[in-house]
Amino acid sequence: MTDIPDPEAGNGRARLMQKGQQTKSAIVDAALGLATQIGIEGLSIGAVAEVMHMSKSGVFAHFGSREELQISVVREYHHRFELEVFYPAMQEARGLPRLQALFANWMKRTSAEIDSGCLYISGAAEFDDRPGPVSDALSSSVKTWLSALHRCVLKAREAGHLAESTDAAQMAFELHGLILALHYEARFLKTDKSLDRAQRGFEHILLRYGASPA
Amino acid sequence: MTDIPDPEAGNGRARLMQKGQQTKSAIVDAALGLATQIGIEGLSIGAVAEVMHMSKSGVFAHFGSREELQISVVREYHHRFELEVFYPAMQEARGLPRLQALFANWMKRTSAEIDSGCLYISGAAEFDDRPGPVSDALSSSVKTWLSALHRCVLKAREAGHLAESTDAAQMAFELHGLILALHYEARFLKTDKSLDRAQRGFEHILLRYGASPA
DNA sequence: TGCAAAATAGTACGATCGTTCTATTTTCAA
DNA sequence: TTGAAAATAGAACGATCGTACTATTTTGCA
Repeated sequence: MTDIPDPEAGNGRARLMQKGQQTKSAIVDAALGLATQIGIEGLSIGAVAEVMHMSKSGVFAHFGSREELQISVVREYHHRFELEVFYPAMQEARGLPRLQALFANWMKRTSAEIDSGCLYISGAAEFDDRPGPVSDALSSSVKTWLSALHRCVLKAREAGHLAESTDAAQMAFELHGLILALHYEARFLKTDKSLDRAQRGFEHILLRYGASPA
Repeated sequence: MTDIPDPEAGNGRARLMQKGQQTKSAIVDAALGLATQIGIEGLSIGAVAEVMHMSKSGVFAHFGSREELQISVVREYHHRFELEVFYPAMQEARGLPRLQALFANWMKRTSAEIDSGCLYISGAAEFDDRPGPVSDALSSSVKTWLSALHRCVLKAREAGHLAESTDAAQMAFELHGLILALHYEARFLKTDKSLDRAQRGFEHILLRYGASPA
């Protein structure tokens, strides 16, 4: 995946991070933790400052605006998602194995987020009619991920692991639905066995699209 | 469905509504309109008052707290959902036709809400780790609806319209996922053709569970 | 080691929030 | 039509918010 430029990337990591950068990273860390609980919109500089044992203005100075802090949080989330879900799956053989790994990692992360909250899902609800830079950062991050998923389905079909008639976008849509239902029912409704439901839903979808054991 | 007690119900509708009740209804109406756009948590008494051309205290007096206003909004949403989705489907023949009507109405409402927002979805994200009376009202309303859906699947199986092996809860989970994906991709990502995707996903699920044309 | 620059703290401002209290107006039945 | 009750308004409260400005401390290279 990648996309979403990282302003800190490639600027001579040979030299250690300056103090300011270290603090900034720590702030983004803390802010991300808060944001997954109370939402990106709920993020307040005061709350972050308290967690960090810093003054409001000390935190503020690193970002220049609350909006910039929010965007940094979205970027950090994107980065972690990539690290946990995408890259590990790329180690698997192209085609069905990779698709299975992708979905398994996605499900695993979503389960872990039943306690902490998923920014891509809560953020969508918060920003779905509140346009602006934060909404843009969020939606472009999600789109990057979904199109990576879409590409993976395409490759699996090309590899002959899925039926030739497979509509990749349709299949990706149905997979997305399973994750959303898992998150909704497990996190909000506290329904147990949701993870099982998502897993079985995945198997049903594989069957429908004629998955052949790779 | 029903559940969720309506305090205003059955108290002699023969007599016309008093002025106060009329105003209260109008306030809830306006508040619901606001809540679907900016969220239940985002609801502020000041904003509602402005829409109503009333003073803050005038609005406040009807509810006694912001929380009570939020709960009234959830109840009103529940009521409308029932009216639009549930009751019309009950006119269809029990079994598969009713299930199809239920899902069709649900999809139709969700599509309409691509502009206005769905309280059950945005609310879940807002309250998924913020326990309290509002969260309780919301989740009990959602649970009422989902269990009505579940019952409908059961009946369809009993009627022989679905395979005997059908796991009703599993099927309901997958249907829920389609609606969530429809809402997410159409409303937040502005993906077109999402309605088609949901419709085709529904047909796929029917096939899997061995739907026989009723 | 010293000194400019970077990082952080402190304070204050205007806005908005939910809520309380008190006044005023409107409603509706006797 | 009158008068008590209901409905609404208005002003003020303490709290929290993002941000601007100024002062102080800390950092890290020359």
